[in-house]
Amino acid sequence: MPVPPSSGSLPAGISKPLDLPFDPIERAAETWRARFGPSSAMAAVTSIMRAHQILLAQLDTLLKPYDLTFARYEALVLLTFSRTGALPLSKIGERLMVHPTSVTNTVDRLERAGLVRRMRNPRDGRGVLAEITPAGREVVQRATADLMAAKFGMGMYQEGELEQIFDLLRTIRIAAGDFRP
Amino acid sequence: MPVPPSSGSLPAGISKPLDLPFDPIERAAETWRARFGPSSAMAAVTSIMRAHQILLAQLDTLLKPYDLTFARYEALVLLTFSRTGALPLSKIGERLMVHPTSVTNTVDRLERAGLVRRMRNPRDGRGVLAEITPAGREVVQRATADLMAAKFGMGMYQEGELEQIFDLLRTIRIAAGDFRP
DNA sequence: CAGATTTCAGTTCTACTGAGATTT
DNA sequence: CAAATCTCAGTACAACTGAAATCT
Repeated sequence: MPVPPSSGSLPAGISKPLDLPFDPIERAAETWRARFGPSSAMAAVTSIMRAHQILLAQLDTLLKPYDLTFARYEALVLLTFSRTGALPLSKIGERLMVHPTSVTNTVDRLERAGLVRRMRNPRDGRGVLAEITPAGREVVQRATADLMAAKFGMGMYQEGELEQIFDLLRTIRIAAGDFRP
Repeated sequence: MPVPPSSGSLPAGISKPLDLPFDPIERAAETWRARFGPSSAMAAVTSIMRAHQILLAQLDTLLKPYDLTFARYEALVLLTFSRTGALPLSKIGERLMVHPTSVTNTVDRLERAGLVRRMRNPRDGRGVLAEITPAGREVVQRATADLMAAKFGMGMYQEGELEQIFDLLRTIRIAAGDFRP
């Protein structure tokens, strides 16, 4: 199995390093500009796509020992953040911005693993609550410790850069209608 | 069907706007800080994940009329960028950073649509070339025109901001071993 | 009853593993 | 022959559509 390069902060499981002698996105952007025109939007989008791919691979690798994906981890964290440890599936989908059927699937997996349990919503018979179990809380705690130790795969950034990334990307989230600024 | 908010630059097909009265990631980050500690890495990662989701939904919607996904579109563009319009599948996977079996699948789909054709590599009998067809070139041209008109879904950003995003995310690509800076 | 919530069945897509065929 | 290249079979995952069941 190919091993990542010297970048010591990276866990295994990365798509495999290319180690090209040039930046493939930058080169594509140059060709793009000569051929089609302005390429900064294309370069930014491609960078976001690639950063997502890198991060997801790292996070999923970190979470694999807990039999969690990042999506399932996020759902668990959301539950620990609620006062009662329980939320309607609809609310989970809303906050995590995932499709209702994906929530059903995520909760299915968490329930089968004993990290969550389904309850009828006492305040709305149509609804179902997902409630985190003690086992779920323990898994979140341990997984979170691992993620924080790995700095969420962002250890190569300074504090100020992390804030810049957050600030810059808030613009597209607002434009997509995620929230009112 | 719910319709996106007033954000006129957004094509249909978006996950559906929440229009929350607060920034969900910012709120999660506040809770996170109180509970676990520093949250800027988590906020940045979550922002990248969400930006990716928004962009992919927009781009795939734009490309659907051409029966293309963004992955297939990228492969086609890469072929138009090569001198001869043909590349070994291995090279495609390397440049686009996708798994060999994914390249096989992508080329399968493009070939079935008549946008690409497979040829034996005359210079290496082990290899296979994917060569873009005239139909493929025409589809790329039209799809690209649509993407550029939509500014790749990044129309809410200034030129300088796009460059900032690119610059900031180059750091993680370098750390992942994508290329030598 | 119209609308909300959840589930189910089924499709598409990408990523990956493991194995095999072919060629260098 | 060892290594590279590609394909195939099969799995896992997330996103989605469309339809149905349940409840307000």
